[in-house]
Amino acid sequence: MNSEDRRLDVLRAIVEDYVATSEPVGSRALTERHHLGVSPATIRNDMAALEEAGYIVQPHTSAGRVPTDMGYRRFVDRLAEVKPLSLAERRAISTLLEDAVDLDDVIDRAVRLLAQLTQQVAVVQYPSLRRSALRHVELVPVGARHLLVVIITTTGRVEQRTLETAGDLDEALVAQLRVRLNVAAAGRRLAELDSALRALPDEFTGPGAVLARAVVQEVEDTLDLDREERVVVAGTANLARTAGADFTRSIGPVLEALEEQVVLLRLLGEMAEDQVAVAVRIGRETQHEGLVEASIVTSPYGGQGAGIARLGAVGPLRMDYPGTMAAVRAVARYLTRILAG
Amino acid sequence: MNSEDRRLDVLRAIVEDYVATSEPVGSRALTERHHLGVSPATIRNDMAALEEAGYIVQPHTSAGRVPTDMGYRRFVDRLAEVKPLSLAERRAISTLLEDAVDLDDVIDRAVRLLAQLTQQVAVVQYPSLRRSALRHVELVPVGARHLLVVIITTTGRVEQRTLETAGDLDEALVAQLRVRLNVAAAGRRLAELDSALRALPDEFTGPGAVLARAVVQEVEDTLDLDREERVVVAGTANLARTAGADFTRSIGPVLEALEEQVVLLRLLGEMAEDQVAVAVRIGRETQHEGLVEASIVTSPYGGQGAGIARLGAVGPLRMDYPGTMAAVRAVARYLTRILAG
DNA sequence: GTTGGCACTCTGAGCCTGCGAGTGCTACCG
DNA sequence: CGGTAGCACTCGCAGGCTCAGAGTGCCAAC
Repeated sequence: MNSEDRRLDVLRAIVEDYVATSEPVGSRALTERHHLGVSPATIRNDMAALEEAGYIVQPHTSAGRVPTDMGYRRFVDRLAEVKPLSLAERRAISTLLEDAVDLDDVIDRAVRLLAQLTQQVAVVQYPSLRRSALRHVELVPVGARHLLVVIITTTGRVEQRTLETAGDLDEALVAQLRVRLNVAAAGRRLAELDSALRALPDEFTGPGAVLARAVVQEVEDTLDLDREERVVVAGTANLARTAGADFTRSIGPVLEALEEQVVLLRLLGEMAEDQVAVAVRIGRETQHEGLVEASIVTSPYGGQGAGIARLGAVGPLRMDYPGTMAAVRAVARYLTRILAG
Repeated sequence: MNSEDRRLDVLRAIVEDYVATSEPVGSRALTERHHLGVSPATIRNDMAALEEAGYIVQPHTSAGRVPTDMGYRRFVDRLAEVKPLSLAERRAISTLLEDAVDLDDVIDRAVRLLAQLTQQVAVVQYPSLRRSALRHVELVPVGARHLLVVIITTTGRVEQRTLETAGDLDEALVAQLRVRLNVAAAGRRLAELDSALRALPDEFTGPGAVLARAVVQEVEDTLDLDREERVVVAGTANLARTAGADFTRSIGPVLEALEEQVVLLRLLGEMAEDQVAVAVRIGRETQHEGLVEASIVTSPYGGQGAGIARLGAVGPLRMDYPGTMAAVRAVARYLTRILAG
């Protein structure tokens, strides 16, 4: 066996043992738990080399080694393949998700399920509007001077806004506007909406034009890319379980990050650019202060007409990466299938 | 001064000091920090009596006293009045909430605000549908065999469900059904809907009756009291701050309870029966395993046409009750005002 | 390149001890 | 009879100390 290969095997063994026991792992323990075919002394030499290369560190002089962020990264990159879930697990995912009654319910079930499977914090982003198309816009007068604008997308998502009008509403005008709006906008991707709607107000005159402009503005505002996206979170209690061991300070910063939609959305957005099926960010790679002691594993889901978004799991650096990656991938696949059906 | 009164003053002082320092408070410290007008020896006698009565305990023989659940309860019940917030705080609440664009936004802002003000976990229940009225039902054909049912209430809340139809949809029939449905249902309280809608399908014949029955069923299902309610949570990171001191085991059970809508809804429902402006549940009074080391302070908000619901704050037993109660009450009032306007 | 041996380092558990906070009791005072 | 002062007593906790055990690095030998 190539000695370079063995070193990576040693790294793999260290990561696995450390993940399992959460204690620094020494050379003797390694030879006992894995059959590497060499003696502890040899392992020690390899460990010295791995430490030199920055993959592992010792917390103090006479302790075993612990993987660094870089070590985990190497470990993850070197995983040949993600092991599949058991048949029973896959079946459970499938039936659970199929029983959902609407989009909200699907997402809710998916996020809980993922938290359960990974024993970590699960996050699921709502299907993005950016790639989905508009199905219908509904205008509902509310009292004399308020207009409720309801926007329905091909993903079954519904957004609403209330609009205060300058003058009293004319029912006939509203009806006309509704028709024109739907003719102009229905079936359009949201990204194209801007140009499709721009000319619309010009078709009306006087108060009609004012109203039309206001409604168009409102539709665009509602679909504004910043506001369109939402992430739901579940399983935060899983963080508390290993709190002392895995988070030196407190889980506070992690909880804060998870509550900030903006942070999660940025992170998910960045991970979308990785162009791999299951993306992983480890420790500082998250580029977020509160998440330096955490890792996140995500996968895209959806696609086709259903819009595209990501879901994933957040946990400690010392995470079961293969298992988490498998679960994330599996839930993403089933969710994609459900949304397409 | 009556000696019974003094004992309660002593209790109050113990609670205040313990909340401030999180350390058991002794007789000497009490006389120094509060001007009770008596010597430590007298305090000791009072403490012995308070301990006898079950209001306080000592963690171990030679330590100060700590309030029991019962002690906190007595303390809270005896608070003559809730101190108001500062003008600046009230103004901040007011302007923050007024800038909200829709119901979701109002609730979102309110829950974050409350978490911020109390430095605890804030919970806000969506305005209940039970007392609100139906404003409009919209039917939107989606493809040939799916019908999207959108239900809009007077509180501005929007619920939706997708319905799969037996045969292909007839646009004219849908339009007719929409009109009839709105005539029959609009303005009705949700509790009365059942009787208002029951006769509706009989007005139609053949496939129309089938469709009408399905739609009515769907409307009723959607508004089914179990599904109608939702609670949003913010500020969980505040739990982590004092984790070690205030939660002997871990904050895990608390986080679990907060993620379970069912638990929160039951608790809020029970607290609604207390018939007081600001209700408090302390430790075991929550009747929930995971919350034995937590307290919750809630207040109703809304009312009139806006539906009625509760909001509140969850924190450790060792909580600033007066401050939390003031903040909860203030946010409830402003929220009520915003929703009515 | 691998291995066995060995001296060395360092942490963490366990034990001890003295300090200080806080109590309860008793005798005394107004 | 309630309040006070003094005092002996209890007990947790911080700090210091030791010791065993785990783990390392290095060196000489294979």
